Amino acid sequence: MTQEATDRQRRILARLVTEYIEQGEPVSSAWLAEHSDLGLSPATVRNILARLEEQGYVHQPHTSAGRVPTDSGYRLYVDGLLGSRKRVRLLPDLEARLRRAGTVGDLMENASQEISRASHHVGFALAPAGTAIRLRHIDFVNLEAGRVLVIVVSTGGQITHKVIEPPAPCDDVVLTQAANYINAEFAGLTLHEVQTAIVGRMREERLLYDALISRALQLAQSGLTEHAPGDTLYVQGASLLIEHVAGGSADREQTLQTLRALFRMIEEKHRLVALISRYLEAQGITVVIGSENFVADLHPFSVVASTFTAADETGTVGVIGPTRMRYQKAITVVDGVSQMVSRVLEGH
Amino acid sequence: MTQEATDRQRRILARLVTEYIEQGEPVSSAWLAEHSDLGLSPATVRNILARLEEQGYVHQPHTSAGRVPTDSGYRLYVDGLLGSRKRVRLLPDLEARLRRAGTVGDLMENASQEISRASHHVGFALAPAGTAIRLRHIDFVNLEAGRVLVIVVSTGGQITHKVIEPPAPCDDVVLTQAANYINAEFAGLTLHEVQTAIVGRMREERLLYDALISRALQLAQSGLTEHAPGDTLYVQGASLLIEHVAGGSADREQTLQTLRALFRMIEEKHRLVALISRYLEAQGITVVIGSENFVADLHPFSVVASTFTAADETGTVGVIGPTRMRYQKAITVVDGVSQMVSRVLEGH
DNA sequence: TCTTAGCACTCCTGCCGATAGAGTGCTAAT
DNA sequence: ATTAGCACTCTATCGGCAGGAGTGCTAAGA
Repeated sequence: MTQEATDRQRRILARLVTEYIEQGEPVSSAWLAEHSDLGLSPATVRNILARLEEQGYVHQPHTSAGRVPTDSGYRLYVDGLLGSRKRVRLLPDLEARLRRAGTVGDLMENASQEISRASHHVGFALAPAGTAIRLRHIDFVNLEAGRVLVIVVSTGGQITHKVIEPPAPCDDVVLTQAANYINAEFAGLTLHEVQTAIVGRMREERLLYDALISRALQLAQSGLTEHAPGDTLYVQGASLLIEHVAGGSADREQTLQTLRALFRMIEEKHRLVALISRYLEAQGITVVIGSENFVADLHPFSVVASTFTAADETGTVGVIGPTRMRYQKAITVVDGVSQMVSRVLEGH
Repeated sequence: MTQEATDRQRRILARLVTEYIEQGEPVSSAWLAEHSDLGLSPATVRNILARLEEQGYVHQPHTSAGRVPTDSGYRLYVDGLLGSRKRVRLLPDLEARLRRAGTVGDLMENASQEISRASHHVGFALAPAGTAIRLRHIDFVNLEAGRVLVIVVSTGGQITHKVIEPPAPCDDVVLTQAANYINAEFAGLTLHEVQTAIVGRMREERLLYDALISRALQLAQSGLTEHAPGDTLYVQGASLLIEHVAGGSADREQTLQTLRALFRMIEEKHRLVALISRYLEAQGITVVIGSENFVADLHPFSVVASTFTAADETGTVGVIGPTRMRYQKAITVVDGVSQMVSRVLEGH
């Protein structure tokens, strides 16, 4: 930890990590000597491994076993990956699939599904806080008992709706005219901008003499607040973790407890949301490894997350997997999906 | 199977089943002799058990183990329960909690959660199918690239939407007029009725000369197909199954495979929906035990489901648990929640 | 000083056999 | 028809033992 890791140490560690990720079993000095292209003997590798162990990067389950990376070991490895990150190639068919989503919710669901499929772990997606949508079209529909249905279509083609209860009932003609007014005046702005614009207009007293405009502004005002699909978390692929975690540990009781903790967490989404929200502050890709997680239940797992922005708001997509996950792949996938989601939301 | 089970056999079996459900371990003749109030010796009980085994109701894991119920054994036991079902006591606080739900979706989510909490297994709820929805209002909104958003509002205030791709692009005026036409002509009919009416009108050749009407009919036709909001399934409590299944089987690999199959099923909800829809045909409570399930992945599990009706539509709530579940409790809970959901839906 | 061959050591894993215990099926007596 | 007694079978557990994997250390070589 304290000492600096030499280049050779890093290379050995990287090889060890990739192999352990692949096979899931402790890696021996002999294997490393053979497969690292440094031309070293097992004995030398053993010396290096002893050093790495002193520094806390690797660990051996018992005296006569090979080495396994510690969380710090993964950290060093992942930092190396992040430093030399290659440009992500965006898959056109994936983009088409995402673009087919009807609502922001669908989009998030597809994104998390996609991440899960590609990474073979748990994918998640958290929509932008809610104002990250540009208004294409608003629509008011009369329901019974004076209630009004507000439908908002975004430039990306996503739909949200909400039922409001205006102070006084409106007839259909008024609603149509109000919608036309709002559409003509505010289309193309983000919901947040629309709201501030509305507040601004409401201040202009002369406009309030026009009953229609006043009505329209009122309706839009109450219709646009809390138009947030943002606090719903979309999680996909939990079943995939079962076999993966199973392969890792030999202790059955431990395994099941771990699994249960994770599934519980996935079910009580608000806990997970609170956790994931922390990643929103970071720009770009965040990798949290094992015990770096704030929540103890997640200590056996790693999280790779990426924020994306759309209309000045940020959301998150990512993957949760065992610490022994393919970070390279995960980072690529999460980064790619994140960028695509952003583009789809922006409406190109 | 072929022979009729005597009353004494049934009582022994019932005792055996309840004990096995409670403890999860094979039940011995000695235990049954002591705890069944028939005043029999272990030897006699052994004879009875031998008979039950011939008939396929119980099974012994190995020569010197106690007996375990088979699926047929559970079946006989459960049929006994269903025959003498007692009136369910409705809990007022539960009803209040359910009534707090804002939408049908929320209600279903609460119901499944409630079932899961009370039964300690997986709770599910399937909203009424929605084919009986009546059209209040239809709306067409132009999206980019010639695609059109169709929004359908039901008389109950429920909203569904769908994106279609008409053969030729339509401008906003056409869409508005088309919507007005459909609304004027068909409001108040069920979606199904609307569709047949449309087909009827399309046959009347003179109408086809009117380009607008023809357009409107086309749009509505493609917009209304597959407009079923009822196919979302709400599932809660999957994490609870982990420890339960774990306790049952000793074979770790088997256990994990079983779990994985179930979780996968829960994630691919459409499969589960297809399965659960079959219960809709049955009135009241359905109990499906182990291998009675049509889908092999569910063979290690039992399902207790109850249909409920509201406004002539039927939905389902239920629980999925190991075959070794507390049927008595499950039946009571499912029945109770089912009735409450019905009342809440009707009461609105 | 760094590397490496050789070797002793540690620890895991799988296997064998013996033992204790649980629960049954059968038989003969009531 | 019931039941006490008994032999039998199968499981679960434990200790010991051999095989193997991989290491740490030491001493020799570059």
